[in-house]
Order: sequence, then structure tokens, then C-alpha cells
Amino acid sequence: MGASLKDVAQLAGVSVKTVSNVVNNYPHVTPGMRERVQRAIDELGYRPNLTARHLRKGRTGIIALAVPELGNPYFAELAGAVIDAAARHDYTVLMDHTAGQREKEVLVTQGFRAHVIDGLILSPIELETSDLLGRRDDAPLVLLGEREYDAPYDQIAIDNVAAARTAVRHLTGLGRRRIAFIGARREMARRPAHLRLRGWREELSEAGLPCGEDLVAATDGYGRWDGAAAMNALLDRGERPDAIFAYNDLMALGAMRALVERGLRVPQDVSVVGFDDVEEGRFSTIALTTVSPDKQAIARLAVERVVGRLTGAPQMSPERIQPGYTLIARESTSPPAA
Amino acid sequence: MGASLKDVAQLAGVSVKTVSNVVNNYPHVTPGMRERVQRAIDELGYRPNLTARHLRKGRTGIIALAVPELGNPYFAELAGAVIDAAARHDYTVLMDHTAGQREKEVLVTQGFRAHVIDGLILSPIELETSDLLGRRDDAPLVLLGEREYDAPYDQIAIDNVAAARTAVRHLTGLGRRRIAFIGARREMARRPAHLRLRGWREELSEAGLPCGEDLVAATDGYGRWDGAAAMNALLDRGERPDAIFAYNDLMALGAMRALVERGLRVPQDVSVVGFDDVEEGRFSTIALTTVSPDKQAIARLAVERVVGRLTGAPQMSPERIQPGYTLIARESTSPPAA
DNA sequence: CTCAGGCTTTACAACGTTATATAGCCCCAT
DNA sequence: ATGGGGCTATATAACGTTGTAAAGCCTGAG
Repeated sequence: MGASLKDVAQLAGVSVKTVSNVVNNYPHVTPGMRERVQRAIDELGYRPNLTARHLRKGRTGIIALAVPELGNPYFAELAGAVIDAAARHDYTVLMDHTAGQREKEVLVTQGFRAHVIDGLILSPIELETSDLLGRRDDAPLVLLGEREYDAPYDQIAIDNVAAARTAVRHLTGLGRRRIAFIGARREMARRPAHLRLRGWREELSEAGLPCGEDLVAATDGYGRWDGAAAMNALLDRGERPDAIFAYNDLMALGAMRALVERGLRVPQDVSVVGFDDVEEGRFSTIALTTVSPDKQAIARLAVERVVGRLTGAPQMSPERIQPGYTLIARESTSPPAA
Repeated sequence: MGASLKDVAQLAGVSVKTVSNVVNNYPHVTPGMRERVQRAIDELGYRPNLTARHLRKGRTGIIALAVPELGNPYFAELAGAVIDAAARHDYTVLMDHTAGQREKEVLVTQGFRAHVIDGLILSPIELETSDLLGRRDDAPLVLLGEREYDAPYDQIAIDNVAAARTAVRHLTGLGRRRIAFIGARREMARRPAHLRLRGWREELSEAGLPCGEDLVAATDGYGRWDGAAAMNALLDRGERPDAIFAYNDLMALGAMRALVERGLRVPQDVSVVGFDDVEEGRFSTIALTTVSPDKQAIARLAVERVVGRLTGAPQMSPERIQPGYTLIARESTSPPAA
């Protein structure tokens, strides 16, 4: 066991509180005293016990970031941004992963780390509004991601409908007419909650282009494999779209892979657009066109929101904040003519 | 603030310890009493304060995993495996990222989270043996990754030299003769610590093939961009290798991208092998041949080692453990003839 | 020379939990 | 009837820290 304040105090022949004062740079300590205590600290290799400090202060300086899947580079990149943003406010980030399971998402919102984390940033997948309404934990909660909730919590997400429409407009602008959507979660395909799907439908419908169920490929997950499987399923049932709008980059990459395996050329035969702008898409052999959400802004806003409620303004009214996004055109949607 | 044991005790009209006993499923509690207390717990929505429990027990059930970069999918995938392995032992994982900076790596090993984490799994980049020797923190430490240290800590890593030789042998077996190495860190290029580089050199030298400095492309980092830049640098200086062995998959993918941009065909003109077996490589338009370390085993062993020292066998003598690996041949090294 | 007032240090309690030791109870065997 | 022994519940202390209030010390003004 490491040394405690008591040990240091004993060695230095002073009170425990004085040592505490030195450790915390309390101003009213004479230089001589400070030095004497410091010597004892050094000699014993004393390190403050943060757990005890946390207990005493009622705060830990830790905020949790719960994401569905670390293996998805979007969340890995987002996590990096959140960690940096939190560090700027002297907070540490504890990562949780929910695997997108409602049960785990509920668990996280209910504060199963009671008093270990001061706040929570959650990117939910299956969580329902009702799960949120019964929440008792009083740690600030910020929600990220595509879904919207009618619950009194901050929600930070780009305008997914508009972003999806931008992506689809990009494709129609290239002259594409049969634009498939890949990545509607099977159980949510019909729900209005699926904002990107809604944007796809709205844009196509306004353009007078087909947007029926036959052009929607449902998936079970959000990975590369799901994208490839969905693409294959689409082609297997005789569908032959001239463009793909995927729910995210990973699925777009999987779809591209499937297309190439079947001898279809990207972008000559089929244009592909993803969503997230993960680095992997930039370096893909066929660089991927994508909607790029401002991850830095998302991370910064989420952290500021949590920290803001923790210090000073606990009763801020909950807001929906929409950071910016941009469409980044790359090779996967080079003009078919070229 | 949430309710505490005291509040529950008061409401139920029992002692604090009795409530504690109920919460912890202490066996000798009468059913009647248990129910009475449980009712009070439910009514107040009591949740145990884990911080206080941690202080009392001297353990937090948290182990930290410190990796250089979450954006590298290898570490993201490894993190997932570690989290799962830890969960099987009822431990939680706190992620740290060091950005591969020695200063941060040292900080982590010195236990700057004093008493918050019970143990540490670190994948170091620039850490030196000397940094380890002065370590005072007594939390168990397990080292992962390519580097070897003469320090009394568990080290878990595949046999990097042998694995690199396997990869290079695969290339020579295809008839490749000018095999470049991409990804020697600039400042380490000459050090024996660079095991994969050593394996590359040994194998080529035994085969009587060129393995001079002209075939080594140094990089500053470990990302896709670094791989592309190194590849371009190699080509710019007139080098025209017929195969690439990259330090990791990310650099291999970057190099492939650079090759394709310059009109070279993979695998017809140049074979490419990576290292790590990240999912991204499987789904690349040209699927990447790679050395696949057994990530599950690495994670499992690391966690078992930490947990083992925490419970029962604190004085186990430190070991070097080498999990298995396999070479997975994919399209990027299809026989050039084909 | 004294005392007010500021600076420095201290003693004590408290954060919420669990371990230890003890007290109370009931049942059964003597 | 009495006492032992097992079971249940309790009081108290402790984990290591910091806030509070008060004590001690010193300086300088009256």
C-alpha cells in the first residue's frame, strides 16, 4: 500500500491537514513548512488517493462516453475528440460500449456506475424515449446520434435529414435515377425515427424518382459485413441501382467491395456515398464520397454541455444542437462520364 | 443527491449495516427483514455509492488500458477484446490514450490515477526500459506490443521476428525479390528494438536477397497517411520494389492507395503484406494479406495476468508470453501470374 | 506593554461504505 | 429451569481525504 497523508504528516511532524494544504497548493503555507512537508512527501513517494478525494468532494472528474461499437472507426474517432475536449476541462473519459443493445443502454442511463461518473455522453441505438423518462440518476446526460427523443436532455446531432438529402441530391445531380438505400436497421425500417432514410425518401420523392421498399436494403448491424450482405441481397433480388446511399461509411465500403466482387465498377456503373467521413474512406482504393459531420464540434459541444451542467448552470434548459456537416465528393462519385 | 445507506436505514428503522447486508446479499438476514429493507431501498431509489465502496475496499474493479491511438482499428479491436475479457472477471476498463508520447506513457506507468485503477495494461511506443525501472506504483502492469523490455513486468506479444519472417517468406515464395519495408519509425530505424524490421532483414539476408537501407522507408507515425507518404518517397527516389511488407495494416493500406494512384497494380506489379489483420483490410477493394495476431488471446492473457496478480498470486514471477499468429493470404498477394 | 487582527496551523467531523466485535435472541439439550 | 450455541442485528471504527472552526502565533499600532 502507498503512503497516506497520515504517514507523511507523522514523518514531517505536522498535522494531516497541513500536508493536505501543501498537496493542494493552499496559499497560506510558509515556505519553510512547505519544504519540510515536501521532503516527507518525496521520501515516502506519497500520491494522493483519488478515490478518497472523490468521496469527499462528491465529484470524480470522470465522464463516461458510451458508444455502440468501438470497432466502428467513426466512434473511435469521435472518442478521440471527446477525450481531447474533456481534457481541456480537466475531465477524464471512461469508455463504455453498449453493443447497441437496449438493455445495456438503459443500464448506462440509469447510472450503474453510481457516483463514479459525473456525467454521461451516450450515443444510443435502440434506446426508447420511455426508457429515458423514468431515469432517476441525476448525472447530466447528453445524447448523440441519429435518433431524436422527446425527453428533457441535451441532444447533439447534425441535421440528419438535411444531410441525407444533400447526399442524395449529389447523386441525382450526377444523373443517377435508381438510388438505393443501404442500412435501414431491419426492425426500424418503417419508423420515422430513421432520419437518414427519411431524408433519402424525401429527396427522391420530390425529384420524382423511385423510393420504394424495393430500393431499401435492411441490415442487422452497422458494419462492413452488413453493407456487403445488403448489397448482395439487393443484387440477388434483381435490383440494379445506379447509385447507393449507405447509412454509414462502413456499410458503403462493404457495399463497394460487394459491387467490385460482382464485376460492377465504382463509380462508372454505380456511384456510392457514405456517411461519417472516417479516415478509412479517404484511403480506400476507390476513395469514398461521404457526408462529413463535424466531429470536433460534436465532441466539444457534448463535453461543454456536460461540464456546464456540472459547474454553474445545472438547470440549463435542454437543447437540441445541430453542428455542421459537409459533403465531401471523392472518387466513388466521380461523374460517370469520366 | 441520491440516498445513502443511512437514509434507507432510517426509513426502514434498522441499522446501517443491516441495509448493507441486504445490499450485499449477506446470507444471515431473515426474509422479513430483507423485504422490509428492500422496500425502503426501492422507495428511495437507493444506489450504492461505488466511490465509497472503493475507498473502503481499497479496490475499484477498474483496470486501465492505455494505447497509443484509438483511431488505429487494431487498438480499437484489441480494446473491445480487453473489455470483454475484463467483464468476464467483473472488471471495468478505463481507456487511456498516450498518442505514443513517451511523456504520457511514463505518466501512465507512474500511476497518475493513483488508487483509481487496480491494474494497467499498456501498449507502449516510445517508453524506455529505464522509465520502467524507477516505477513506484504497485498496481500490476502488463506490457503489450512490439517492443521488449528488460524490466520485471509481464509482456505479452506474438513473436514479432518470426511473424515478420513468415510474411517475408510468403513474398519470396511468390518469387518476389525486391521487398521493401515500410514503417520503420524514423528515430528507431537503426535500433534492434524494431522487431518486425529485424525479421524482414533476417529473412531476406538468409535468402540472399537485398535488404539494405534503400529498401526501408521510414515514417513518423503509424497511420494510413504515413504509409502512403512512405510509399511515395520510396518511388520518388527511383526505388521500384516488387513487394511491400508494411509495419501494420494501416500503412499497408496507405501504401496500396499510393501504388494505385501511380498506376501500379496490386498484386500484379507489387505484392503487399500488412500486419494486424484489422477488419478494414478484409474489406478493402483489394483485400489485404496480413499477419494476424491472436487478439483474443492477447486480451485474455493480459487481463488474466493483471487479475491474477490482484487476486491470489501477487508475486508471480514476470513472464514473456507469446500468443499465436497466422498469416492470412488475400488478394494483395495473389500469385502475380494469375 | 498590550491587544487587535492577520496569517499559519491544527483538531475534528464528515463523505458512504464495510469489517469487527458485540449484544440480543431463540431453540434445544442438559 | 438453566446454560450453551447458533443465528440475526447492531454499534463502532476505519478507509483517506477536505471543509470548518478554532487555536496559536506573530506583527505592528496604540
